[in-house]
Amino acid sequence: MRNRPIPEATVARLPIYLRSLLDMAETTGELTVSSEELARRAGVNAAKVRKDLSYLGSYGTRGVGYDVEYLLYQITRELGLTQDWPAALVGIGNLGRALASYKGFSERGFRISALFDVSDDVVGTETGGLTVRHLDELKEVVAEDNICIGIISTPPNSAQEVAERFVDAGVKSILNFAPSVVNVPPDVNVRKVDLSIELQILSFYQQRTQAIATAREANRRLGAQGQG
Amino acid sequence: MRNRPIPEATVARLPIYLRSLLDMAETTGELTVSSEELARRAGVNAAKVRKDLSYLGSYGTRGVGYDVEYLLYQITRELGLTQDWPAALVGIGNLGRALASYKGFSERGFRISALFDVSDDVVGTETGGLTVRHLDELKEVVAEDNICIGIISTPPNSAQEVAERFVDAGVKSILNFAPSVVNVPPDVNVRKVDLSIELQILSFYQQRTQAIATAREANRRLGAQGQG
DNA sequence: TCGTGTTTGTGATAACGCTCACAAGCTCGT
DNA sequence: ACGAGCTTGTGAGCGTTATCACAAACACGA
Ligand SMILES: NC(=O)c1ccc[n+]([C@@H]2O[C@H](COP(=O)([O-])OP(=O)(O)OC[C@H]3O[C@@H](n4cnc5c(N)ncnc54)[C@H](O)[C@@H]3O)[C@@H](O)[C@H]2O)c1
Ligand SMILES: NC(=O)c1ccc[n+]([C@@H]2O[C@H](COP(=O)([O-])OP(=O)(O)OC[C@H]3O[C@@H](n4cnc5c(N)ncnc54)[C@H](O)[C@@H]3O)[C@@H](O)[C@H]2O)c1
Repeated sequence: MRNRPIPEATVARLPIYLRSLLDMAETTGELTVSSEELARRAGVNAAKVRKDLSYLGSYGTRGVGYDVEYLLYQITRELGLTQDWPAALVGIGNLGRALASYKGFSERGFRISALFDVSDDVVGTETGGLTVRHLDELKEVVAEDNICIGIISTPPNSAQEVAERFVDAGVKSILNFAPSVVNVPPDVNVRKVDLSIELQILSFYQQRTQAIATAREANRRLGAQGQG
Repeated sequence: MRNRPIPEATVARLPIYLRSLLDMAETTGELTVSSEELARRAGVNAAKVRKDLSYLGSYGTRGVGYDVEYLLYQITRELGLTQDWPAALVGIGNLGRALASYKGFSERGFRISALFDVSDDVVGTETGGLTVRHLDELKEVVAEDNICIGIISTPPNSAQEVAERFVDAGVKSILNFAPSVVNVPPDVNVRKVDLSIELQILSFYQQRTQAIATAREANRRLGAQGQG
């Protein structure tokens, strides 16, 4: 079990456990946590928590639970967050500025170390303590600052181009905020954050339950009519 | 097949097809599209496209493909996007302001129709053509404007409270940008957008490939040593 | 030392999702 | 009318993920 590769679904939950544990460590004085409690805080099933954690190793104690600090360290290590990952942000518009000045990243092991844009209105301005550079400097700066992560917050029609620049510069991990599909070589990992898609998924389920409610209402009326 | 419930995984991809089709309709003059072509644009497998679309009905023509306009309409309808969904945004900070002034939502069937905050510094100010109101007015405004979707962009420690206000006001769909788990009744649908989690997942895979590279390097050196 | 109560770690199994492969069905040219 | 060439729609098989259920392991008090 120990040396099996960690399932993707588990990897996606480790950050949630990490956050729940950090929260616990700060607010409660508890030194240990049961899978039950961690599951409650993370909003998942307790068996899932145990199975997920078992992929990292047998870090729990039966009858007791998991040592909070030790588990924190293990998850941090597994996620590769013992070091700081320098990231570059391209596209310093409304969203880009919010990201650039966001303090939450550094608490979680990330540091936005360079900003890029192409517009003369933006290049040279300062945001979140960094001066915006021209996209043409990307490759150079990536090499200098050892940047590992690229973040795209340009309009969608520029996303593919920016992604290719990142790939060319040797960046292997890309987070894309633009609502467009970007194609990259198989050794590059792209994840997307798409607000509109999330809203559309909500819309689907919302509409579905409303449709059911409407149908039920219609039924009720028909029933009343039939009886009246 | 037709009346089976649509799998979650399919629902999550419908918005991507929708976008790809809109893009096609605008840029190319093609009236039809094959599953192959749509798959390429959406960045998925062609068989997956066909199976996904088959849940909506048999809207394709064998030997030809799918009628772009008709498919656009069907997906739009299925996602409930034939109507505009009014949304309320709570927490008008850096991220909230970017969201409030984002033009992309209205193109996709959403309209942010009210902004809320609790800070005196923010309440009463204007962003994206809307005046920020106090959170205490939430329930009233939700009823008046028939608001269906709640968006949370407050700090994480306020997210649960805001979610409960939304639930109390009758909102059944919530999008949460705060990095915290919110608990709601089972008839309420919460989705989260969490940038740090996405970065942490990237970190995991990045670190993994770097670790492999390092191990290979170490091996190479040991081999050289053994031979030298 | 032993029994009781608790909690982990993990096989087993069910549910879900992805991909393949191909028959069914369409268009079009002859 | 018919065959060639495409493309859809979907059953079947397989891999992944979720959940259950329980033996193994620990703490603690008598
Ligand atoms: N603002 C939001 O709340 C929001 C919400 C959801 C999605 N998005 C998406 O995020 C992206 C950015 O949104 P925004 O509101 O910040 O847009 P914006 O127009 O305010 O900013 C875009 C920035 O990208 C720069 N840019 C354009 N082409 C570029 C290129 N090739 N290389 C480098 N920089 C380039 C522009 O100069 C501009 O500064 C968009 O794709 C948008 O759809 C934004
Ligand atoms: N800014 C980013 O780029 C970014 C990135 C990732 C995640 N986030 C998350 O998004 C959320 C908002 O981030 P931000 O940078 O805009 O923060 P911010 O501090 O700039 O803004 C938060 C706003 O919420 C308001 N607020 C606080 N408590 C409230 C309450 N109970 N009800 C209503 N409003 C309340 C504050 O008055 C403030 O205006 C945070 O949870 C943050 O972690 C932000």
